[in-house]
Amino acid sequence: MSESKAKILTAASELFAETGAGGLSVRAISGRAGLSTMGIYNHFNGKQGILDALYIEGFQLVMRAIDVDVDNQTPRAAVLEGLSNYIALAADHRGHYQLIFGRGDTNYTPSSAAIAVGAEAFNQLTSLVSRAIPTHLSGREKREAALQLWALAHGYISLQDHEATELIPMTAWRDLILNAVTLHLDAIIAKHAT
Amino acid sequence: MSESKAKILTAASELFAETGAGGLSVRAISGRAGLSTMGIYNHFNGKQGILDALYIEGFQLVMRAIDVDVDNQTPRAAVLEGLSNYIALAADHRGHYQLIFGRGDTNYTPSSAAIAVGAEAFNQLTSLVSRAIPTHLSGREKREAALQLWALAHGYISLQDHEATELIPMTAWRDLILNAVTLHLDAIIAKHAT
DNA sequence: TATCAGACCATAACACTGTTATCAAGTCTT
DNA sequence: AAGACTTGATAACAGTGTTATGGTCTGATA
Repeated sequence: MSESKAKILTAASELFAETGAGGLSVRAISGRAGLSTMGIYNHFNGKQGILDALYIEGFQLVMRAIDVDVDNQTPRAAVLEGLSNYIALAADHRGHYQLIFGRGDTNYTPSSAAIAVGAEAFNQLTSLVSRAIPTHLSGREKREAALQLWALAHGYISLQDHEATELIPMTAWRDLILNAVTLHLDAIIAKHAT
Repeated sequence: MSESKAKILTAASELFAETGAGGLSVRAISGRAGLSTMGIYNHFNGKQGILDALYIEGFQLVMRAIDVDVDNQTPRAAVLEGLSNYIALAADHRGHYQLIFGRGDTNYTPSSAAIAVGAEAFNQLTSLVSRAIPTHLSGREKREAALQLWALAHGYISLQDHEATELIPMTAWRDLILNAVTLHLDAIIAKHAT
């Protein structure tokens, strides 16, 4: 990676963290990187390439968050720790989280390479959840269980920063989410334990 | 409401349904309505006003979807019917659904009047869910239960049209969501029944 | 060594976007 | 009748992503 390319990437990351995806313009990025606008097109595929890089970065953060220790604790505890990390990630990297879930830039659709990283993250989540549910279940059922927990956590995070719920007194969102996830995970386990 | 204002609104709604929020430009709307660009600013508050109108329309659709018959069926069945309608709404009005959840236009934040409609919809959902859980619970607990079900349904819908999960073989999303919601609702009921 | 291909960079322009300034009619009230 | 307000259009401004074009500089090849 050339020096200019690295400069562009750090400039884009900084701007992204400061202003969110809304403040990301090719002129702002190239200006901060000390290049002309064309630098974005020489080193990346225009704005598409910049957003793809940040999108991939976002899902890599997800994978890192749910990469928990599965040997020194129960599978159930491991799943809860992973989801707890996931919630923390969404709060600490709001820009990335919004980007990988379609908020961010309206006219952006991730490239197939970027999508593949997203699918990889989901597969990793599935394998984590698989450890906590009975082993005799099929792959489809394990994927469905993983999807349920993911949907619950993501739904909460999505509602959390929605304008309509900010009016409503809700303290300690983090605990709320973890309680709901725990309740649901135990329901899944109980359902298949019979 | 003047004739021109109505023309603008229908033009905006049609364009919105056809192209989504991305294709909504003030020139495209005014052109279809047979007016100049300034018509949007004379009759609405610019693009902000257009999006506010559609945002409010979206939450009114939500309220209509969860306004189910609560007298001729069990509370549990009523809640499930409401959520089933909610899922159908998200599929039938993708544009509206994306708009009220922050996808749509990046540089749009709903006005306080629009947000109030969203909060009203959430309150309505809360009162519906309240019927299905024990009556001795506090208002806070009822809101939390409603939030859990809403988060689960919305999370599923959000994941459903995510690029990464479209690669994954998942048939009959609607049934998947309803199964998960039913599982969770029963878990909530069981938790407080002791 | 000379030449040619390709990478890198900048200036300028194009086609969009939302918004504002300005002005011309029409309408309604005082 | 006159002034205020609404409704209309034309034009411009600042911003966006993208493309065309040309210049330099490096490195490989004949």
